[in-house]
Amino acid sequence: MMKNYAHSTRLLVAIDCIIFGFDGEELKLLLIKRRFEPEKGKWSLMGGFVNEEEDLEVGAERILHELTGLHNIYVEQLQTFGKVDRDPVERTLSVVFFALINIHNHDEESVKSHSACWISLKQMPKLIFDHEKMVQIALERLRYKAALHPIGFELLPEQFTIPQLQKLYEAIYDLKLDRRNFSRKILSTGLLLDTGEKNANSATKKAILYRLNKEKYESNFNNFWYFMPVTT
Amino acid sequence: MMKNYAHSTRLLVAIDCIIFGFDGEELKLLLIKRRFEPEKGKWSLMGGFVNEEEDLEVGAERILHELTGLHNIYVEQLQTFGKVDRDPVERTLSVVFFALINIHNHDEESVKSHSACWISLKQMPKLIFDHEKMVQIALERLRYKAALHPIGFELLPEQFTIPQLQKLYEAIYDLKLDRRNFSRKILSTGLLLDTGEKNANSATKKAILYRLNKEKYESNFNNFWYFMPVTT
DNA sequence: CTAATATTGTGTTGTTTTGACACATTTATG
DNA sequence: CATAAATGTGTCAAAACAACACAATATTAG
Repeated sequence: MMKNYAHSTRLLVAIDCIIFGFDGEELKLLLIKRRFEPEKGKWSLMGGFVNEEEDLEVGAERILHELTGLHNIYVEQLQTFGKVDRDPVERTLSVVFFALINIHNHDEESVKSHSACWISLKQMPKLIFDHEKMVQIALERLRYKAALHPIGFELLPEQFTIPQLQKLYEAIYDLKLDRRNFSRKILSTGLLLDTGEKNANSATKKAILYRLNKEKYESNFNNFWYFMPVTT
Repeated sequence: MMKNYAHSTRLLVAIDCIIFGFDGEELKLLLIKRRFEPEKGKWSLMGGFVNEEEDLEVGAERILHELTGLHNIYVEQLQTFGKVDRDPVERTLSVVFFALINIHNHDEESVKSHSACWISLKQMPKLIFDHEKMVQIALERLRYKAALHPIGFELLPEQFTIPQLQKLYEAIYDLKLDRRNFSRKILSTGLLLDTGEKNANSATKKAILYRLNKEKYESNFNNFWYFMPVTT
């Protein structure tokens, strides 16, 4: 048995971030064009190495802020990818986080300066290394969580309508939902507060604008809600 | 921006394993007495460093096998703990896995030789570093998953009775369930196959022994089942 | 000004699922 | 053979759900 840590191998550790956004129609990812070798110029997740004196969550925050200009966004650790040969240069672990942001909130300048783009999940290009696998697992996690917890609101503006929320869920799960049943289910959670206002940008009947009941959202976040129809 | 990896810090990376077992009454953890400094002699999770040419999952398997003598057990990556000061000797990341095993299957010799012990969750001693936090999060994950997926069977013998399964769920969630409703719910999943045999070690009416419908278990594992009563 | 069209809000209905509860059966024990 | 403890199964009312219909609102075309 080892007596101290002297003989153990030290490894490179990266942080990669999967950033989801929703434009009202489609679920999108914020991807960058990699700017150093190897795989320079290829599509990639935003990432960076863990700093010596920095907690993992802080590192994720730093990387997310660097690209989006945002603070205090929804971030969750996904999992760590550690296949020996996942990076051809040198073995590198990647601690992967996924974030949900309001697609209209990001800082255009930072995004431009990183040659980053919002790309629809359905038109995702080839990504470097194992980043596609990361995205796949993140999507599974998003689908999993959004079915049980009111996580979807993180992708919407402060004020939103029920039809918008429904479109979001339909985008996440790539299916159609019954308008009436969805509305009933969402309203029954008590998570929506009527703002009294209506959605101005509508060519037909203007939908009621709601905002999140933050108190209830936070105190009941870890409860199970059943937002999606159960398919057994 | 960095052009290669040369200037980035390399970190020590450990793997720690949370091993759950069930003795028919209580949920237990397999813990070891640490055999090197720092914190020598203190209670700890089983762990080790990641080998240079070893995938993370393989490392977890290796560590689990070293302690229990078992292969092919249920293992899942929990998350990575990376607080800068979590290890006083040197910054060490820990990729944490949790495992579910049949408590009667482990190799007594290996367990003894590691000064390991099955300890009830309710009598858990102080653990080194952030291992208590890891256990707490693993328990949350277990509770989460077991409410939605038929993960509990991993903790039981090949053949089991419905009352045994119920006791397991009651131990996981630390609550009492209605016998009749539980039975109805479990049987309605179609996951249980009647073996035709009955439980011999019973002082009263002998319960029917079931075994898992492996086919259905595997093909439907990622479906949602709702094993636990919903408390909103 | 009105009809047509698109979208939103709300109600109904029959079926299924759930939670609370009761009773009969099995088996070791005295 | 009566008792005690545990197991298997049944009932019933309330709640939740999926499927569906209709009325209200707003824009646009004529």
